Amino acid sequence: MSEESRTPSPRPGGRSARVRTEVVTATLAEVTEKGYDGLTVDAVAARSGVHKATLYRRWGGVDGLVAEALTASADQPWPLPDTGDLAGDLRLITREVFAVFTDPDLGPTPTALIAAAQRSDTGATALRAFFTARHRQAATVAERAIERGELPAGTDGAEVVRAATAPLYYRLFVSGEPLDARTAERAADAAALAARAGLFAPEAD
Amino acid sequence: MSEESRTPSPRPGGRSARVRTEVVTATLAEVTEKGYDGLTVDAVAARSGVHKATLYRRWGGVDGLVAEALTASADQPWPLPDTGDLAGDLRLITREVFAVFTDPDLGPTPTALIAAAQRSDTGATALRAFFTARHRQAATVAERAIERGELPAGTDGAEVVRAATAPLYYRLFVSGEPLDARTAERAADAAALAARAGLFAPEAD
DNA sequence: TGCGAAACGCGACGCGAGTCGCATTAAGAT
DNA sequence: ATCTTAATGCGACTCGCGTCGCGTTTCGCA
Repeated sequence: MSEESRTPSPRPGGRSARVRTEVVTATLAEVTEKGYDGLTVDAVAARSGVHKATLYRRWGGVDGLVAEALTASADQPWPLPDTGDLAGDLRLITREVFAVFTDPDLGPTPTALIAAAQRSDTGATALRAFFTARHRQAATVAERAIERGELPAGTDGAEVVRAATAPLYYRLFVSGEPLDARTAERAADAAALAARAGLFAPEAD
Repeated sequence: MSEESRTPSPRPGGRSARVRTEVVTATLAEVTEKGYDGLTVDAVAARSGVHKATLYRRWGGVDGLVAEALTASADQPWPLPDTGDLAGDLRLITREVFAVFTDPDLGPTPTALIAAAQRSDTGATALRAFFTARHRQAATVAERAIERGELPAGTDGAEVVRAATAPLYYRLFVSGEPLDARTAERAADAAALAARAGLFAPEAD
């Protein structure tokens, strides 16, 4: 949402829009094939047909390209489970995260994007926005649990989702320890348990 | 400890050992001052007095330097709390993590090291060994809780520690969302709750 | 104490990322 | 339809990372 609205510059329509689309597509393809360390501005320029100088002028370098790709990816919807049970929903969410990042076809792209985004301020900002949007979407499962009376009112749904998925991301991107389906389930169950105990409601002081 | 023992190569003692020490010191100093993106082999060479070509020959580049520094840091002991209560111990651990990484003086070094290690296989291996050692040490608080009867026998102590600290690392290095002391406490309490419920014991199927 | 070899110092080179000034295209307004 | 100018295309240039060949030091050993 709001891709064209944030345009204080005099002339953002027309050719520029097409260039942007081409560049985003090329960046995603390159980062998927080569990984982040193999991602070069020259390669994106060659694949997209956009001149190298233009890429540096508009995006400043590899960082900006990744941030642009991340922003474009943030808007895409995410399938949310609805099993009628909080623990069940959280298990499906963690299982989905587990499946995506360990899949040899799907995994490299988001993995490279996340790793790349940590290296620059622009990328970090885009990544943060990306996860904030994801959490906001996924918080729905907690809100439904509140309506069912499964969770206390005032529970921070996004925080519940974070608690469930954090152990997965922690292993994937920080400690580097192996991740299996068993761990994913355990993380979901632990988050559901803590949420039911009211740990993620503000009055639980 | 054990710096000279792991030497299968023909001639690792003497001058090489001194060079290694100088390089590790210089690498840590550089990465603290400039961050990872500002870390160059030339700077380490200039600061350590070791020639650039030697650094490339022995460590292969920036990745190897960071891995060496990480390995050297992994052996250092970590102060463990002992409050007589699992939740209290975990709170102090998460508070310690929170304090270290948000401190403007202490934070940059481990932050840069972790970010750097994610970019190469050698760094990732060293980082994984680092965290495995940390978890092994910190698991003591869970083992003491088992002895007190606070946790079921067979509880995976390292997993309890991971569950407590994961939300912190997740925010710091993945999502980039802000981290505060309140969140640190909540993560510790949630982990303690799940551990008491037996979620981290193998027979809890 | 003297010898062979491994490790290091040294300087020059190749190569690719990133920048700059100018020409060209096309978007938006009249 | 035409004009203004923002946006892009274009190629040459600079600069720093990483490498290579050779001379020198010093470690390990007899």
